[in-house]
Amino acid sequence: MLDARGRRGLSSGPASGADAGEGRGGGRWRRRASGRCDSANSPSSARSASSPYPDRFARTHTLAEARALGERLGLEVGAAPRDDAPQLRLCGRLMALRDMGRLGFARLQDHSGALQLVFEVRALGQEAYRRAVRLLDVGDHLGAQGRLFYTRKGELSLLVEQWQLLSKALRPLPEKWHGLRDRELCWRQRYLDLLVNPETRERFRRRGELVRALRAMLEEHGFVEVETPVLTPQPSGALARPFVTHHHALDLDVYLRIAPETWLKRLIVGGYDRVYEFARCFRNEGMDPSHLQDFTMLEWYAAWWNYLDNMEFTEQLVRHAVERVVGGTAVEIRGRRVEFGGRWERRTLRELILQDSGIDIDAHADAASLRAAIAARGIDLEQSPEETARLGRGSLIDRLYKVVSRPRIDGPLFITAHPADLSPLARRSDEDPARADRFQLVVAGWEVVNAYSELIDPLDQRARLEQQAAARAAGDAEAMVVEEDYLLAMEHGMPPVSGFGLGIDRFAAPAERRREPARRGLLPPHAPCARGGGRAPRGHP
RNA sequence: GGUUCCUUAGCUCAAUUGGUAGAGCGGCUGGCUCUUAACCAGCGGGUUGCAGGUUCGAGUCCUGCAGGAACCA
Repeated sequence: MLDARGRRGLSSGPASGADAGEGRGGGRWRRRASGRCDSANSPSSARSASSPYPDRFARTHTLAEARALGERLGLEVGAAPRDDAPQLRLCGRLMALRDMGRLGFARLQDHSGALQLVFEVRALGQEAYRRAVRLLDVGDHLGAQGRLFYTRKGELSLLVEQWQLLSKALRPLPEKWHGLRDRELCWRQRYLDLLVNPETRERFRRRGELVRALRAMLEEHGFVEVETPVLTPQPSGALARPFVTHHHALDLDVYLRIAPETWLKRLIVGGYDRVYEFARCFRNEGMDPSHLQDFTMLEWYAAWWNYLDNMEFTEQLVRHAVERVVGGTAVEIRGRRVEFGGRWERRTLRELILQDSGIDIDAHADAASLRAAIAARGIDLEQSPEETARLGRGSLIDRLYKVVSRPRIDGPLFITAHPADLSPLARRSDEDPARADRFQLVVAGWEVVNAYSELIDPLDQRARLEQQAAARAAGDAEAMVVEEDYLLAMEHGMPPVSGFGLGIDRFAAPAERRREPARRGLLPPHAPCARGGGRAPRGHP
């Protein structure tokens, strides 16, 4: 016997009532999940009807299809179902139930939509009617057979002639007025969020559509979808702290990938022209509205392209995806209107910082000089002076940009010419070796795309990874390590190539039209047991 | 990582200065043939996140822990 707490119908009524057996509720589904039921009312076989958890239901229409059919039939409002109207078999979850004594209304919901069911004594008979409204609860899955009609109030409904319980819910759905508001429960019990909050369903539907739109266009352009390792012997491809785990068979610590980059570039060495991967990546860093520990990154690599070719393609592809998902090019993101149509603006990092702070980074060849210029203008880098003192010139520029420029950008804006030492895998600019041939796409204050002409010179690559490894040894947990296996691949010859990375969860923000959508995935990670101690989290057994 | 705030019934929330833990919804019982958050009458429902402390007395004050939120990094 289950714990009575939280289980409907198990509340300890008067002792005499509980003892009254069949007459007062014993042996019913409502009281006992495994209760029996006769099949007189069931449109299905006696075998499956005898269980509150049957194995299937043969439906004739989804609820959206039933609604469309009903609208085509030209039924008269308030009239009883016509004898020649088709018998429909519908199923879904019961989301509302209103018993009027001899007439009852229920709302059935499925993936496609919702439809009202009407239970009526005239159609079912007194006994069957009573059984239906007594046995059924909001939250139950139900199959129903009957004909469509319009109620006197004008709502398209199915007049139920036969019905079958398809799955008994032992726990009630969230409160019907306010729904499920507790953010934690929305994440821990996402199924409830999806069930009662249509905007949550819409949000993840759009995300799926975005992925499909991107994939379709990449395939059209000759990109090949591949999968690369998630468990890797070394973290690589980004500046981030990894998750560590242990490989028992090899007795080796392995890392969950922080980016698929070097693996995809190995495939370019292997002769693929264009590859892409929707790569689940993991970064062991703090969670905030724009960072998830577990997120999906789309990366692609195109041989023979440089970053400028890539920028052209990115503009086309992102515009196309936005049009597909939101049906237009203007999108409101985090309270800002962003126009994806037309030609996107392109600015160098230097221009941007000069405009927003008056500082020309090119006039400051080292960190000390730049630091002095920042201090002279009284710019608050929003971090401790010790932290500021530790930053090299590249990191200082990055920090300055993040404070003075990035929050003000509506975008879509391409930013180019980043310091090379912030991009250890990017090609140096021919005009200025201190800069990388790189671009970022900023939308509503967030970087959503990072791309560059890839560094294909194995000697330069080795030097720059060694520089990173030194920073790592000096205590920078996000710095890269020397990835010999990748250098080995590169030493065999990598063609000119440009790569692209897009955080899907972040980019889905516009598609989802929400203010803080990047925060959580469909089934987000969370601590195993909330509200510590001996008690289970709310809503958990 | 830092600061502030939050955690009370299945859900959404109350509870005066530290003095008997409540309401609505959901559940249960009864009534009702056009409801849409149905309505009417009645009844159950609690280890106040966890562990300590102060006090005659703690949902309330203090300490620690866990989880969550906002802002900052």
